[in-house]
Amino acid sequence: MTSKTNYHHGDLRRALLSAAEEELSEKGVEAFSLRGVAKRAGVSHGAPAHHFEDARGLLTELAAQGYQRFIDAQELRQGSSPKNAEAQLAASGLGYIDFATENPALFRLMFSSERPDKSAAVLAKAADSAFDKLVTDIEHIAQTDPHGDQPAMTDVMAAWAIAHGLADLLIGDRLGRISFLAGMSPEQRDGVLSEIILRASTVKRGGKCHAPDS
Amino acid sequence: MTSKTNYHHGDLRRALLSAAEEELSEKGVEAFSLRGVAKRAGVSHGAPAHHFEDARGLLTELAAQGYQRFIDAQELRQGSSPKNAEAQLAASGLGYIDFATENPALFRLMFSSERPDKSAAVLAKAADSAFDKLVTDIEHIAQTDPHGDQPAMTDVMAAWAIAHGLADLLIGDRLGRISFLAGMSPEQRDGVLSEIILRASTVKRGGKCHAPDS
DNA sequence: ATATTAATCTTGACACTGTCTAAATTAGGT
DNA sequence: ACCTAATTTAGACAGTGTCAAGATTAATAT
Repeated sequence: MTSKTNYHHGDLRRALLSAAEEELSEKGVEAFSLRGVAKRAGVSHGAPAHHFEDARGLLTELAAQGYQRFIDAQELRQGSSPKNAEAQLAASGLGYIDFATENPALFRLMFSSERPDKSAAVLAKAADSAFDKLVTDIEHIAQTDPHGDQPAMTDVMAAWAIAHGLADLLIGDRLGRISFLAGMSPEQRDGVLSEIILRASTVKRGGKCHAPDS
Repeated sequence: MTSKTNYHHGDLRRALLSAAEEELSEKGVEAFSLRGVAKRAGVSHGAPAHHFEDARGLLTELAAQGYQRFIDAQELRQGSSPKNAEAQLAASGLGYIDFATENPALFRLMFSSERPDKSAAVLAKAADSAFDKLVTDIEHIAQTDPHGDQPAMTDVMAAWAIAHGLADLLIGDRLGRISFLAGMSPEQRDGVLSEIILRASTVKRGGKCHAPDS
């Protein structure tokens, strides 16, 4: 329903957001340009101001949307995984990594950039949802609410750190020197990653330990 | 030995590098400005071009230097830690985290930015040194050269990921909702972090496992 | 010593960026 | 049909990185 005339695009806010995502994934966070977004949307460079206070505002909104899709990616993996708590945690971690590798620039915007306004309500709320999801996953494994249970909360921290670390190193091409990864099928790769992810959770793992050497 | 006249600073290359580090830690990677660096060094905006091809070139050099100090931070921790392989690995991880929290912007430049030229020889070499150090640490634990030993190389990956994940989440203020960390002494915090770091390595850990739930 | 060359630094220009303001255009409510 | 409010354009401004041309100094050769 785009009118033939330039004025009153009708759905510019949405158009700007999707143009911004294009710009983001093509140029990366650091080369992201608001004027570039306007060009993509076929609109003048001043137009975005009426829908977003700032470039910062647009990026904040984009990051917030990202968190929803971030959760979706985790739940997608969990949907096609065994329903025991451990497999679900591993799946969540794989979804974390999926999201990062499929949307590296957006991931960087969400986790490694200071351009979005983390104190903005939309973004803070979205990020909290993602954190809450992780807490719930651990709660299912540890059978305790991590709030007020330090060992369980430590598991939250560890699980988050290992998934995040893997994801961030992968999109930074830092794992190139770990050669055996390259020649692997996706399933094999997921197997290795799952095994690593599960190392971080301490409960329900007695039988999986290696014997002490000798 | 700065001459009284403006011309021929004498040691401008070094001065630019240290001005650049100031600019970097004050403004962050994303707001880093080459003209700002020139101002800090008390020199005109065109001067840096004679010592660095680019803004990119300057940032590449800065990142490369960063890796040396990154290794130093790890070795500093290792120097004041028990000399068994496990404690040394934990210390290395704590040093990794020290470096990140003490130089967040530089850490971001090294690991999460596309501004430095990763294919430049200086930077690639420096980054390789850091990786090699990690491989050696794991070699001491696993008693095998991880090159050609997939389980040991998986340990490398896991150890790296967990330290990197913790560091990156910490400097991104992502662990604010893990409240018990806030009220801790540095030593207690290090204890928690060490414990998490060691979860990632699979060898020599038989005795440390929790019992499987009844 | 003096002249010539090379290195260093300054200055001004260019295209680009984000944001601000004023003007033009259109939509909606009366 | 009109008036108001919302939307978009267009132009200006200060800031950015980089390029080219000049000014200044250091190093070298004669």
